Amino acid sequence: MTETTDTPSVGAVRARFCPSPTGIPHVGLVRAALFNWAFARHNGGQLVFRIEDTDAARDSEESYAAIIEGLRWLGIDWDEGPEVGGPYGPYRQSERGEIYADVARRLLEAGELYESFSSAADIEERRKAAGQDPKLGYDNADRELTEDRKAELRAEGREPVLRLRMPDEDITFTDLIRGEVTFAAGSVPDPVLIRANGAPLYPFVNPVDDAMMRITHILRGEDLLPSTPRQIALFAALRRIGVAESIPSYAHLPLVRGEGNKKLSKRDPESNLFNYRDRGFLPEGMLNYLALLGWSIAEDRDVFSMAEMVAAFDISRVSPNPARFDLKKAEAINATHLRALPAEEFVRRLLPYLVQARLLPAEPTGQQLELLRSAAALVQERVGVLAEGVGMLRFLFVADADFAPEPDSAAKAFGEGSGAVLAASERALTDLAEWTTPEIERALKEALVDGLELKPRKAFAPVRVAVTGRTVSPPLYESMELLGRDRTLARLRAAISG
RNA sequence: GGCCCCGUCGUCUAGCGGCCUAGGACGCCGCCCUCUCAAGGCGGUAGCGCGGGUUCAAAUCCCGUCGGGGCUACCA
Repeated sequence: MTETTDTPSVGAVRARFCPSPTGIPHVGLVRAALFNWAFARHNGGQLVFRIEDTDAARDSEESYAAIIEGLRWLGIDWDEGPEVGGPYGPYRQSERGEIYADVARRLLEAGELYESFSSAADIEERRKAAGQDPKLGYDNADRELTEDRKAELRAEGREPVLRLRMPDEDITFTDLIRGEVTFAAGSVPDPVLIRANGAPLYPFVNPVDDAMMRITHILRGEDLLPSTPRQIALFAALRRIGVAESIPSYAHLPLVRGEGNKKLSKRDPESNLFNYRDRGFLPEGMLNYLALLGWSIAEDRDVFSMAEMVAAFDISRVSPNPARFDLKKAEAINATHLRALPAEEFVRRLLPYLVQARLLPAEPTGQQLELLRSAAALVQERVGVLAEGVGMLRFLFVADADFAPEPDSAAKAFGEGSGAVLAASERALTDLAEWTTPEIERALKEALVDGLELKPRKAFAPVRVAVTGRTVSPPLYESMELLGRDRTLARLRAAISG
């Protein structure tokens, strides 16, 4: 590669990620962050992180903190923004009020913005009177109000909002993912940019900040595509008053869908990033799967690292089709990353989940860690998320008094003839000379398969559930060895009498 | 309703005029491995929405149609 990567030059790529802190981090949001990040890194540019908190009624500090936490967990870093600073700050819109007021005033003076007194009710009334669908919205009726008329309206106690005067020509732009898109002149009504009380709205602050922060590429969700013409019109106006240098390039990312065909909703638990973290997704697994929602690294490959993604990411190769979030596949991708972890690293990642489940103390003893290391090796190959590992190892770390087979598993494994199987197992193991995996295996097979002439399937299911509490567990003999003779026998007896 | 976007296996995708009797992955099904549940290995199932063009040749280009989705706030 010959592009500059460490010397940002004039014209270097500047992408941005600008969530509004109104809830828990959402997977669609994270996917947008990831694509912007990969785009910026691939091109040796900068990623700007900005907080769009202009709606005091809905924004919260909790949400702000959660977004930062989510990005940090995933390892998505930013070059400018909250907690990092940068030359174009502040990066929280709630701290940029004076900037907006100044730009709005200049735009108004230049005639790009105008005062509009129409209320929503006025507009609806006029549409209906003209026999039109009120859904058409504002009719640009206030564009040419005379000063006398404005004075009259003010005298009635009305206060004007500021609207952007949309151009009278078609607006065409080239979307990096979708190609040329055109909106006909007159199809977008003049948008409200500033409320009567002076509060700037999203359609205003978003392009103003992009212009002032010298953003060159806007990668955002397809749901925002219809707002592009008014943004481009605003950029043009900002350029005329000297605030914007140029109009950025746009790329509209395909939507992430949930169950059914609808856009994944913020209220859907499936969309909550922390649900995935809590179930034991690895950041690298989560990111890898999210990257697959609209992008692919190669024809015959779908597991890759973020370094590989950065090296290969080409925005023009992002698919325009909406993508459904598929939990099964996400887990399968995560499982691959989990298995690829060095054994020690797997233990390190698993430990917090065991602590969270109160199976281990925050500071485990050397002995507990030793046991964990041995046990972790047995489950690393058989789990898709770390929470499954917790479920599989619970039998080993749980206090004996709290141990009980899971009801579903017990229902499946305990029944006709299981008492005899458990009793025979208990007998065979009680006086075993050496408590080792091979000896346990030998003794059990002798007693159950040879002795009781049972099919292995039949023979081992009750033993497995009695000892580990579940039908799906780490390998049985190894599990018994780790659990120890006394605890194993106690569980067999408990199952016999239970 | 209006505007805009999208349309390849159930799902995510590869495909950018001939390499396609359409490739990969997840799922599903089967087999193997194992006198243990899983995991793993191997194999199978399944798709270019439809109709017209353009072309020697179309999943690939064009038009139409149908279907899906998004937006349509003084929220972001």
